[in-house]
Amino acid sequence: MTGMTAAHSPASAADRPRLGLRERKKIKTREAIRAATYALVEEQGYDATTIDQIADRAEVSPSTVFRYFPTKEDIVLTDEYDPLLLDELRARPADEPWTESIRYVTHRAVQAGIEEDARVSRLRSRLTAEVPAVRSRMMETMSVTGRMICQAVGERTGRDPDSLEVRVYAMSLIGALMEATMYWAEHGHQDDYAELLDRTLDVLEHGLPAEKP
Amino acid sequence: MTGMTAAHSPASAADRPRLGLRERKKIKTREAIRAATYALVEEQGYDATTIDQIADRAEVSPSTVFRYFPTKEDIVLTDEYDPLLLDELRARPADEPWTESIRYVTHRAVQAGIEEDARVSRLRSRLTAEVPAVRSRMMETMSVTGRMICQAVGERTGRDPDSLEVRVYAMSLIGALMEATMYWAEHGHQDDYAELLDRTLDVLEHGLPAEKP
DNA sequence: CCATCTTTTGACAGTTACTCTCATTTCATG
DNA sequence: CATGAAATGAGAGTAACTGTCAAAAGATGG
Repeated sequence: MTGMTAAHSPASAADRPRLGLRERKKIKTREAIRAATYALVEEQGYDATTIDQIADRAEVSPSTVFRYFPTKEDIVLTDEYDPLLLDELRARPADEPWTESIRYVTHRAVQAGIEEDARVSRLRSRLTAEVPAVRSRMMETMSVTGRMICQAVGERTGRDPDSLEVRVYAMSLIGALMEATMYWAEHGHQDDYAELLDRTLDVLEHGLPAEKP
Repeated sequence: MTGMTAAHSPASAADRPRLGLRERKKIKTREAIRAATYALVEEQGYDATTIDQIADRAEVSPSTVFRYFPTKEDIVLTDEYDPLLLDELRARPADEPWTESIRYVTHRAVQAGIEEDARVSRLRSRLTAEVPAVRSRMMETMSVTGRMICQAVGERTGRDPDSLEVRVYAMSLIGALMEATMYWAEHGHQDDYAELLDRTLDVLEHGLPAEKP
C-alpha cells in the first residue's frame, strides 16, 4: 500500500524450523535475487541493470528470476503487507470515524516499512518517482489495494463496494498517497513522512486549505 | 485528460491549404497508423496486434511507426487536447468557485471527445480498463495533466503549485477521473458519462454521500 | 539406505517491443 | 533543374519476457 515494505517475510523466527529444506531454499533464493537487484540498481541505476546481471549476481539462472518475479519492476516493488493492513483496517472499532481508521492504518504501514529497512524504503520511493516503469507498476499494485479498501468501506458502512462513489473515493485516496510518496522522494526524503501523510489526508478530508501566511 | 480525444487534429480545414506536401503527408501517415491500429485491435485484440502488422496495414515500415509513436500504447492513447483544456481552465472567471471550473472543463473534455468519434472514445476507455499496459500509460499522461492542473491552481489561488497540498489535490482528482472512466467501461458504457462525472466530482467535494435508500 | 515420485532448476529457442545507424528516397528552394 | 534538408526503409542489435524439456535436488515410503 505504501511501497515501503521490506524484502523478507514478516513472520520469520517462529516458522523457520517448521519449514522443509525446499521452502527455506526458496526464501533464500528470493532474498538473493532482491539483494542482487538492490545492489546493482544502486551501483548502475535501474535501466542499466539487466535480468542477466541480476541472475549472475544472485547465482541463479535468468529463468529462475522470472519464476520468482513476473516483471523486473516487481523485484523492487513487491509488497506483502497489504493483506495484513486490510485486517488491521477491519479490526478498527466500528464507531471510529472512517477517516481516522485510514489515518491510523496508513501510518502503521509507513512505520512498519521504515522500521524494517529504511534504506530499501527510500530506494523504492526514489525509483517510484524516477523510473516510469516502476511508477506504473506501483500504481497498478496500489489500485489492487484500492479495491480492497472498497471492500472494507463496504463492510464498515454497508455501502456497495462496487458503486462508483466508493470506488472513486478509494482511487482518489490511492492517487493522493502516491503523490505524497513522490513528493517525499523528490525532496530527498528530508520531510517527515508521517507529517506528509497527515497533510495529505487533511487535503482529502477538507479540500485545499486556506493560503499560507 | 479524459482519454477520449480523437485521432485527427482539432483544427483541420483552416490550415489545410497552408501546409506543404510534407506536412500533409505526415498527418496522413499518422492517421493511417492509428486507423490501422484501431482496426486490428478490434479484430484481434490489443496484445495480439503487433507493430509489424500495424506497419503492414498502414503501408509504412515498422521504423516509421516508432518514429511517429514512442510506444504501442501511445498509438491508441495520445491525446492532443490537454493544452486546450488548460487554456479553457485559465479562461474561466476568476471568481468562479474552483470546483465549478473543474466541473465545467471536464465536462467539456468528455463532450469534445465523444462528439469527435464515439466509437474511438469507447475503444480507448475499454482498453484502458482491460489492458494493463494501456492503463499504465494512460495514468502517466494523466499525471502530466495533473501537473498542469497544479499550475492552474497556483495561478488562480496564489498557492505554490509545487506544494504538497496542491499536488495531492491534483493527483486525487486524476485518480478519481481515472476510476470513473474505468467504471464506465466496465459497465459496457451504459451509463451517461456526464452523470458519472458529476457524481465523481461530488465525492471529491463532499466525501462519500450518506447511504442509499 | 535406497528407490521412486515430485518439485525446482537451468539451458535454450523464440517472440516482441523498441533503439540505432546508414543509405535511399522524397520534398523544398533558389 | 540542381542542391540541400527532411523523411523513409532496411537491417542489425538489445532486453524483457514466454514456453519447453531434460537434468538435478528435495520429499517420501519401504
